[in-house]
Amino acid sequence: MARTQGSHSEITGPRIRAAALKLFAEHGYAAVSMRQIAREVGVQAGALYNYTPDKQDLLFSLMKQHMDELLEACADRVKDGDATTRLHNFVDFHITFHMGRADEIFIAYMELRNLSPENFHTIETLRRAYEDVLEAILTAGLVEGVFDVPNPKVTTRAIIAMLTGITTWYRPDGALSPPEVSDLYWNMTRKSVGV
Amino acid sequence: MARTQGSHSEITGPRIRAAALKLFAEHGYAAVSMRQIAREVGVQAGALYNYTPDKQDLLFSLMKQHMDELLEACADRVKDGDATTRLHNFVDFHITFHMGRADEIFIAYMELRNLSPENFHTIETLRRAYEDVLEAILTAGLVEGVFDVPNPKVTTRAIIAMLTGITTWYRPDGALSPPEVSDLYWNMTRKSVGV
DNA sequence: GTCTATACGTAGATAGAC
DNA sequence: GTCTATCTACGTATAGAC
Repeated sequence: MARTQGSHSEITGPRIRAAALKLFAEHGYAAVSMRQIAREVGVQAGALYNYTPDKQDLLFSLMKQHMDELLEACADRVKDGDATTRLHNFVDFHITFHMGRADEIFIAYMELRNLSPENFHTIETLRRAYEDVLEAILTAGLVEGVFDVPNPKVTTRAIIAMLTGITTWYRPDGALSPPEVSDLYWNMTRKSVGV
Repeated sequence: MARTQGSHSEITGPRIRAAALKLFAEHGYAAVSMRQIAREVGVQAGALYNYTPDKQDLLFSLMKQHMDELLEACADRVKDGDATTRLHNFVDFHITFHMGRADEIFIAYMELRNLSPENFHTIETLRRAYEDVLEAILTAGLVEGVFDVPNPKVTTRAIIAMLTGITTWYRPDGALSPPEVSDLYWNMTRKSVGV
């Protein structure tokens, strides 16, 4: 029988975050109650407040962590090589990183409007920093004379939207393997910038 | 003084739909209450139920109408010409149509998970029909030998995701005019399919 | 067709026992 | 650190007066 009293976790904090992540991605932040999250974890609703000041902060900290990890992992991946190599690495990075984090991506793109104004500003700044990574690569390619990109800002958004769209249909047990997906999208990206 | 009693509208129905559209797009279906919608319209919450059986049906009918209009307008626009012409027309149609309907698009893409299973199935079928229009154009271009598209299904999704992403940044008072945006995206699309 | 009033459930969050 | 109990507010939806 499960205990109904007392501390049963050094790991309740992470389990709350995992449950919130899953439920927010599945039903949306506004549609998920603190009681649902508590039930998923196996505690009472009041216990959640030992780990988060409120529901809003739970959402924000999930998004913040995701963006921080995204930016850090990305920077490592695209710092070396010529513009074409860096663009290829960016595309492959974006796809690979996002495939393993479907829930995080979904929340990051769908729940922006449920952030408080201050929290929105923080996340938006990080999102722009990520866009800037790609824009810098496109601009570098222009300088090198290897890309044909009339408007790097718009092209940046177009490429990221195209790549992120993968999350709406990709399934691990689907017909295409991750390398196949990466290859297909790299070829589209490559051609669209004139390489 | 505004009347507080009696019928003040042959047009309350459309106003309710307009208010719901705006509020759902702004805050999300789950975060918007019937009371908020009523306040926006200037009636009491109970009065809404003269026009919709429930909140779910309000969401569904907005999405259904949008998809019906999308499919009808699209069909007219891409039926004639060679594959390249039809692709160009599709891209321009998608961009132009979506620019004037930011709220509808937002809801159509964000609120799928808040539909009941039956309603979801209906909308999903319409969404696939729209994808099929583009996929048929890509396949026609392959047959004509003018497109280089290894995987028409994936390319279809990639192009639609790229085009739809415009709605996240385009503003009527921004730096780019609709024709400029259309031109930029047409060139990316064109190159990505090898034309 | 809209109002007021309300039924009934659940929301986020807190207090105090253990 | 978790529980139970609870506060207060608000949710959807309905009933019946006008």
